[in-house]
Amino acid sequence: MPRKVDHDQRRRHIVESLLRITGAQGLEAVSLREVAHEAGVSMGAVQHYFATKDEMLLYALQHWLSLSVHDRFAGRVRDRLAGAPAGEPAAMLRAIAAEYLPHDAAGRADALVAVAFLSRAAVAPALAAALAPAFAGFVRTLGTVFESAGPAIDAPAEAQRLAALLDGLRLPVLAGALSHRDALAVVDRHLAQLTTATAHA
Amino acid sequence: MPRKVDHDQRRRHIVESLLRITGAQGLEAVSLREVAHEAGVSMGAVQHYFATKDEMLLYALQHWLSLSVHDRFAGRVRDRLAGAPAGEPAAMLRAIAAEYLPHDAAGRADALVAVAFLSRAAVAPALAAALAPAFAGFVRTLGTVFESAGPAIDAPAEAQRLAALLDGLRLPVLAGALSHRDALAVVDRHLAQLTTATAHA
DNA sequence: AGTTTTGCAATGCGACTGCATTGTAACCAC
DNA sequence: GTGGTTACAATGCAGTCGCATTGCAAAACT
Repeated sequence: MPRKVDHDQRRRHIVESLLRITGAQGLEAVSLREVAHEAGVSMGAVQHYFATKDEMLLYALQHWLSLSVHDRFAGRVRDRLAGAPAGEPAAMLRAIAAEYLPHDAAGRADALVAVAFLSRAAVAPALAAALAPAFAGFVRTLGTVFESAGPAIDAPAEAQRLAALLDGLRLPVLAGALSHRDALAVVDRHLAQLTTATAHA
Repeated sequence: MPRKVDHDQRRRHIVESLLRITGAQGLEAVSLREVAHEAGVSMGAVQHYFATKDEMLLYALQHWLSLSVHDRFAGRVRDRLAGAPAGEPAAMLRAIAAEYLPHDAAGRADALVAVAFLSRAAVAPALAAALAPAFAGFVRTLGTVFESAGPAIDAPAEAQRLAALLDGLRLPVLAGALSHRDALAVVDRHLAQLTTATAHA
């Protein structure tokens, strides 16, 4: 066996360049040559690791989901909760929301990547299939937090509602039509009203 | 002056073809040739009416906003309310929501057009600028409905919250991850909880 | 009737697309 | 060192892209 290179690491390196381009200029700016250039490799190398562009896109999405969601997102939420009393559901949800809504350059890029793939998934079933479990997982995560808030709350339903709300807030924030602060205020109202309503239920 | 043709009508005819393509295959399937073919005209004709593709896209978005939102959407909501008691806020909001969430072929296409332009607006300021007032108008419309529900409700805030919720529900419905019925159930819960919470405020 | 202006159709251009092919250098097994 | 396999690099190719140019027919204006 020849030339020891870590196959998976190279693939990751390439799609991370792809994601960087997508996060800055959208998916329509992604071409094989552009990706190769951004990755600092030749086009032949890119083709060596990905047979087609679609395969590369799919791998990029999968990699982004694990990388962005599992690693970065969870870590940032944890950081945000560092000072708060552990296990407080409302604080956790707020932290998740604050992190979900883009507020810095990295968050903006991530959100841009998300909407780019989301909208393409609407016409590319392969991407939709890859995206579906990730979305379901996010809702489930929210659900477990709601569960810890007590049995008075319909956890699955509230998780779905909050997830939708966050998703709907993300784009206005991204477009600058809504500030991060204002969007978070909507979430705060939402969470506050939720506990009020259930307290009287 | 020569050759009597309705300039604006031709432009509309062309961008409607563009919107048909977008509603079926997304914005990335839109090219000058494809639009010309779909419109049943030559490429020269398309260029005669639009100097650049960007100009055509912008005009298409503006046309779609007036056509889809003002004409079709408002009309459909009115149809939905035909049998209901006039001026009942909850019923109106529910009708708007039911219509906003895609449930038939036309609604799906419209939603697809929306997400396509939305995601492109994230990297194309001209489109974002055209989209912003339309979104604000939708929120304002919701706001007036909430206002008619009585002073106990913070109308602007609730309008924003409902708009975000609907926006966040649209994509999962479009992707098939959520049925129209389930999504509407989320909205119903939302509206129900809203009146419950304010009743005790 | 002739001139001018508009509405296209046809064609072409350079850039770029994804993808295929070919060449070559590096590495390992023998 | 020879053969085989992997990792690329270079280049080519057919197709498509947005856009520019040109040409001509039809209709108003003079």
